[in-house]
Formats: sequence, structure tokens, C-alpha cells
Amino acid sequence: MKNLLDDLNPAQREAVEHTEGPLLILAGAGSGKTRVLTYRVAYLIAHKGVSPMNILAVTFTNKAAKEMGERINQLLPQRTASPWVATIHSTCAKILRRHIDLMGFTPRFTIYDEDDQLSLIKRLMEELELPKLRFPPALVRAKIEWAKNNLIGDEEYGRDSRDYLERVVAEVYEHYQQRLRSYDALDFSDLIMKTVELFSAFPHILGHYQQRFRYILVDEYQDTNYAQYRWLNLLASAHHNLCVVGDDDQSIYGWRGADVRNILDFEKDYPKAKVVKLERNYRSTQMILQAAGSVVKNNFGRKGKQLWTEREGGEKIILIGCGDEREEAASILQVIEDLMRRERRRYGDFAILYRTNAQSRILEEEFKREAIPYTIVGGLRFYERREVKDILAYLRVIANPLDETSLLRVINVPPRGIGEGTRAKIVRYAQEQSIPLFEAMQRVAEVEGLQTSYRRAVEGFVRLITQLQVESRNISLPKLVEMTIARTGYRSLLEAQGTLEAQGRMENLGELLNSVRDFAERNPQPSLQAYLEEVSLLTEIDGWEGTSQAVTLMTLHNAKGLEFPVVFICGLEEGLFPVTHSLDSLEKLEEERRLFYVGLTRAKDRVILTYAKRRRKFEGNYRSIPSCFLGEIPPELLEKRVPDSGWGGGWKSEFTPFGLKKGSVIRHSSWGEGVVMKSEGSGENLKLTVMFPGHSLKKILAKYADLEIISY
DNA sequence: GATCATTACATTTTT
DNA sequence: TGTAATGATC
Repeated sequence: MKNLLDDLNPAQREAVEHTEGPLLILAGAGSGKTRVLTYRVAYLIAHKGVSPMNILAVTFTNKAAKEMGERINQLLPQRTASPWVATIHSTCAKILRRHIDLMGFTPRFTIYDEDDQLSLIKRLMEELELPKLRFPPALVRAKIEWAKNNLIGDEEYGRDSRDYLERVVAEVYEHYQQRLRSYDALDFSDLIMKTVELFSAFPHILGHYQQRFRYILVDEYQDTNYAQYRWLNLLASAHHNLCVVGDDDQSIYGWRGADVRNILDFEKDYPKAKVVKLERNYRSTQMILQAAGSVVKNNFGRKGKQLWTEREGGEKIILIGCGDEREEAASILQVIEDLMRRERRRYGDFAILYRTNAQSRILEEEFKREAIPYTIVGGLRFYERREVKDILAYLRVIANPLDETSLLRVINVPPRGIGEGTRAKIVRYAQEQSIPLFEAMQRVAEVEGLQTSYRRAVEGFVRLITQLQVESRNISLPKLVEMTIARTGYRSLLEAQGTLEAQGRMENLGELLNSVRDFAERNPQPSLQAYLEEVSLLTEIDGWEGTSQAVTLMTLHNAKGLEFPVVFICGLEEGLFPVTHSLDSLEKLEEERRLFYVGLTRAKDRVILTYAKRRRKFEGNYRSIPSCFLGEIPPELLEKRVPDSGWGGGWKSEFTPFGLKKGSVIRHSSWGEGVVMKSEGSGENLKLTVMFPGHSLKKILAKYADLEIISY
């Protein structure tokens, strides 16, 4: 076997060879971090004689896990066992399926997604008679999730609640956890939190996994939240062989509980940690790196890295100002066609990145009109379409009749005469008898005050589910799904409608069947529960594979970890990107800036930035001003294609003031030259305190002032 | 109880 | 813009 280390640069090699003890790899964008991770695993196995069984590598998306697994296998001799490479969530799910009976759940537990969480919370709030207007269920859900991500249980949350809102959340939280338990269900955050609980309550189980996973590798460490941090800490506490890879400049999931401090404080947590910086970039031109660097250096609290590349020079970054979003889409297509002709690019070379999924619509229309092939990643997620969720809910009820959220979802879909009144009576009966809803339905004859026809309807439904449950043990998974679509009446309902929409829904169900067949082929023993687990832990990017024949459209979040020869970032306007711009949340602005950094560093050869003067939001036209981030790119790196007339001052006064900060020199129309002493806020709220020689300190709102920039 | 029509409402990113 | 919640009518 060839020497693995020969393929690596000195810093990469250092990271691979340091196999014992904690290791922090600060890997800049495009510095070959996946390479280091895969080589490290291969090195442990091939050179250090570590059994693959003893290695755990965790990532955040299934796609990343799959890629890493494949690349490791390519490095190893054939027939070597594969190490455990998976997402943190699916790793936890696997561990819990083995041990959770110790904590009052069954190994068949259902996994709740955000939709399920929300519908359960809504129902609870109705039962508890909490006004939905004052306490939006989505807010309550977010607060509960935040608590779980920080390992704060419902009791503790209740004890520490400070204000009325928190007390309300605490009450919902408590009932919510009780319900999940009786439904035999866990939500996403529970997967982590319960595993940590398991480890803490049963040291011998923790000991088992510490023994098993003697070498732990973590990808995208900057995106871990506190619960995940604890989880890793517990697993690594016996041997300290914890290798984390991350980039604090690419931390973009703070809103989901990710805590950059996990990476910033790694050396505090593990004083003996070795730190390796990967600063050589193999992806982008110097032009691109320089622009990205100038942007991200405006953030505070960074580890600080200096990326370098051998790809000197490079094309300037093109900045296109447009009248509205349609014009923006058109000019993007124009650039694509131009580059295909002049630089012999293929469709697959291009990626269009945007901040919000809603932006894809106009782009899509324009691509269709011009008949240019494209693929959209994410957006309307397949598994979140109504008909798909309905059938999945049936399958969940078949797998776990205790799952009341799914049961209530499908109880009358398609309509079978079990209306609100009937449901309420059965629910009340179930509560009185302290039995699960499905049992109450089985005993519907005991429920008082129910007309015969309604009772019959319930009995019919119970029979349907019971039959499918029996079948599920005898027939193959794809057959079961087919049968579910047919017997529940879903198919005939759609066929009867005969509309174009119903046809589309039918096609989606066909797609669902395909995904089940595919799953059955991939897995030796395809169980219903395993399929449901895979589906609920899928991510948007998981289904995407690069293609040379189509332009890729996706959000900036989904683009993390990918690279493209040519990258468009569109919608660079205040209020869209950065999306929020409240003065008080510097942290949020910094996260947006990191997101911009992530976008820029996806590009190998070219970056094209666009913004629109007017953009239609949900209704009406909104005038927008260019993003403050544009002003952070040194003008000499930009090739501006901005109309210079009819723009009320042109692009210069449009956005350059937004890059002003302490020390910048400006010229004011009446006070002359001055030095910026202090800048507050940004975008259109940017306030400057400027010292003009011969005058007193002046406070100016940059938006209104007629300023000329002398130097930044 | 089902169906259709109207109105309200929300938009950031997602494991 | 599209969907979810609500209300009126059969």
C-alpha cells in the first residue's frame, strides 16, 4: 500500500499523524479538511493498527457522512471493515434504539419533526387554553427547542422561569414531554438530550461506548450546540482521543443553537490539545480569497486565519446592479450564457446562491423561459408535501399506534365520517380512562352519546389500521406502502378528483414508492421503522448530486461544504442579505457576514454578485438598498456593472458609506474632510460620529448625508 | 359532517 | 405568493 502521508501538505500531515490526545484542526475554506479527516481514519487503521470498530466519525448531513465513508473505503484495502461514519442524530437514534427501554420508551419510538412538534404544541395550548395570539406556538416551540439544545429539562426550565412568557413555555414544555413519552416519540433535540441522559444515568452504558469509540472525529465542529458538545465530551472523557475539525468563520447555525464557543474554547476544555491550522486554500483564486478575507475581518472574536493560495490573480468579482428581481434573474442568465461561450463553461459549473428559498421562484421562471437546465436543492421539500406526509403518517401509526399526532393527522383523511365532534368524544373518553387514543377507538362501543353511523366509521378505521399492521409483518415494505395508499382510499380519492393537481400528488406518491423500493434494495432487512427513521433524518442537500448538465440553485446554507467554478450570490440587499438588521444584534449580523463568507469561498474561479433596486416582497414593491457587505469588498477587486444614470447618485453613494468605520476619512459637502470616530449600526441605520477639523464632533446618518469617501 | 369560499397571515436559514 | 385557519352553506 502506498504511503498515505505522501498525498498531504505539511500541516495536513501533522493533523493526520497526531493520533493520540485531543486535536483541534482549524480548517479554512477549501483547505482540504475532508481529505484530512478521511486520511486520518485510514491512517489510524492502516498504520496504527486501530480496528475500524473503534472509530466514530460524525458529521451534520447524511451526504457528508456518505461521502466521507466512501472516500475512506477508497483509501483502505478491500474487505476492510468500515468505521462508523454517520450524523450525530442518526448515531444517537441507533444508540437509543438499543437502550431507551431503560428510560420508559420502546425501541420502536417515532421521531418527530418540526411539523409534528408544532401540531402537538398547538393542540396542547388549546387544551391548556393559552391564547395563541399572545403566545405564538412557533415561538413556544423555538423556546422549548432552545432549552433542549442547552440540556435544560422541563423541570429546570420551570424552576428558572423569570417572566410570564417563560412560565407559559414551562407549562407547555412539561405537558409536551409527558405527551411525547405516552406517544413513544422523540423530537430531534430529544435524540441528543436523551442520549446524554442515558449516558449520565447509566455509567456502564457510557463506559461501553467509550470503549467502543476510542477515536472520535467530528466534522463542522463550529456548528455543534451545547447538547452535542456534552455528548462528545462524555464519549471522549475516558480516552481524550477527540479530533474536531471546523472553521469559526463558517459558523452559520447559531440560530439553531450552534455555539461558536465550542470551537473557540476547545483549548480551554482540553488544555493538552494540539492545534493545527490549515491555511492553504486549494480552491479559489487569490482575488476571491482576498475579497472573502476583507469581508470576514470585520467580525470580532475570531480565531484568525490567513488563507493563501497558489492561484495568484484571478478574475475580478463582478457586481451587477439591477432594477428589479426579474432583471436580476435575466442578467444572471446572460452572464451564464456569456461565460459558456467565452470560457467554455458547462451548465454544471454554475451555482446560484440566495439567502431565502423564496428567491428561487423568479429564477426558476426565467430558467424555464430560456430553456436552460437547472436543479433546485431544497425549497418545497419532497417529504413535506401534504400527500407524502399523510402516507408517512399512516405508516407511522402502523409502526406505532401510540403516536397520537400522526393518528389525528390521518384519522379523517380522506374524509370517512369521523368529524370533529366524534374525535372530541373519543379524545375525552381516552383521557377519562387514561388510555391511549387508539385504544379508546378500539373500544368505541363504550363511548357514550355516539350515533351508530359514526361508531361504524371509527370501527372501520380501526379495522383498516389493524389489518395493515398484520400485513406489515407478512409482506415486503414496498408492498405495504402500496397497500396503504390503496386501502386507505387515498388513491381513489385522488383519482376521483382527476384534476391536474391531484395528478401531481399521485406522481409524488409514485416517487415515495420509488424511495421505498430504493431503500428496500439498499438494506438487507428493510424494516418499516428503519425506513421511517431514515426519512425523518434526511436533509435537503442529501438528495443532491453534482451534475454537469444543469445549473444548481440553492440557499447559502445548503452550499456549505460544496464548491463550484462559478458562483452567483444574488439578492445582496439590506433586509434580505443580511436579512435582519436590528441595531442591537451584532451577533446576528456577524453570522450573516459569515454566511456571505461561506458563499464567496464556494467559488473556484469566478464570483458574480447581484442586487436589485426594487424587489417585490409578499405584496407591493419595496425599494431596497444594496447590502452593507458590498462596501466591505475593496473596490479594486470589483468590476462594477451598475447603471450610472437614473439611480439617484449611482452606486457609490448607494452603498459605499456602509463600509465606513472608525478611522475612515470622508468628505462632507458642507463641513469638508473629517475622520470617523465612531460608527453605530449599519446599512441604512448607519450612524457616524465624525470629527471635522474646525468644527465640533458631528453625528450623521450616513443614508442622508452627501458623503464622499477619501479612504476606508 | 363535508365542501367551498373567504380571509388572515407569514416569510430566514434546517438537523 | 401561497397556505392555513375560519366561516357559510349544503
